[in-house]
Amino acid sequence: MGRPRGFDEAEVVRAAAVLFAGRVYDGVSVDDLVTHLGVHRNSLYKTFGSKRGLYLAALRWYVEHEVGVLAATLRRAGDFEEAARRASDSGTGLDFLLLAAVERAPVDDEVAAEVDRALNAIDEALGTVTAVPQATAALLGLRLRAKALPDREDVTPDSSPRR
Amino acid sequence: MGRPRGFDEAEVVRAAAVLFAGRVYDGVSVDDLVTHLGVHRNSLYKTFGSKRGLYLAALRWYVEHEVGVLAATLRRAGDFEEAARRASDSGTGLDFLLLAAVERAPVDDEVAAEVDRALNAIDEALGTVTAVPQATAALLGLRLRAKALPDREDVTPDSSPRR
DNA sequence: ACCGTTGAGGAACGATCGTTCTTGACTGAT
DNA sequence: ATCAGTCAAGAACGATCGTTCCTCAACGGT
Repeated sequence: MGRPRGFDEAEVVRAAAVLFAGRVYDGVSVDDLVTHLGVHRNSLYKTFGSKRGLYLAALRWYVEHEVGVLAATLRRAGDFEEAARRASDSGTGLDFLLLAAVERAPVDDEVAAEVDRALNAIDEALGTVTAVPQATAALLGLRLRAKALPDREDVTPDSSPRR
Repeated sequence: MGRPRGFDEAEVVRAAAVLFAGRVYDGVSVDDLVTHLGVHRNSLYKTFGSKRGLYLAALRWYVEHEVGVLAATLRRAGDFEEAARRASDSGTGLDFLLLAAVERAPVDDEVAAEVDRALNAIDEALGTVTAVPQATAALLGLRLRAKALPDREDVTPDSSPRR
């Protein structure tokens, strides 16, 4: 019964994760989501309840899939150096986690729980590889630094802030 | 000439740094600033030009003062362990830097420049203390983790998000 | 004593936010 | 063929955003 959906829910969640990995929660508007995700405003609220609901769904998908893949990759590294290199090469592999940890986890317990899961997964993966204590922290710090201060040869032509 | 100011500019900048260290840039409204800083809306725009102007002033004050103090503290530590402990004890000592690096530096070159200054200062301070490579990254990662996942015995009664 | 200048006070602006409502198109089952 | 139920399309809502404007009070210089 009813009209069939014109969008793939899993694909919407995945695309949302990409958006939320690139900008702060408040920096991604519902208009942005509607435009880039190929899902209608109404369907978004029907399916996920709210912007936060979609954010949580995206975060959970990310922790379950992307972080799992990253952890497997790290496990295959020989030492911390190589693990760090692999983590950098994974591109946006840690970005969603970074943003969620810094800006949402402190004010949203459910986000904090997902962040906890992700960090534990990385801890466990790195534990099999290196004896360096706080290896996960170092990995996060490295990615943070790379994001904040990329080699600024270009001037990032697009995607200016909204206000 | 003219009516004398009813606020202390340095004090306003310092208080703004505290606010911006606690919440995301978009999470601190101009209303919040006006209410908590004891400066009038008009004076804020007259003195700092914009919300971003005040943010930059606060960040510069923070990098120059708080980070400098933190660096001196770190230099007095015996090894990385102790440096990490001192950094944690410094409370909000790294929080503003964390937020600025993750959420503003990627989209604001002037913020990125200040973040660079701060990171270099910490690098230099830690270099005199430990041979651990990426010590600064590890320090940031540790603080990030502590912020995201504090020992959640209490439920943080106040300061809920605005929307 | 007056005037030029500056800050305080607070209303008001247009834009954008997240969310909801209204309308109509499409579907499977009766 | 009809009807209940779901989704698409997009206008519209009140709230809040950063910023500006207008008016008056408080000062220094003449």
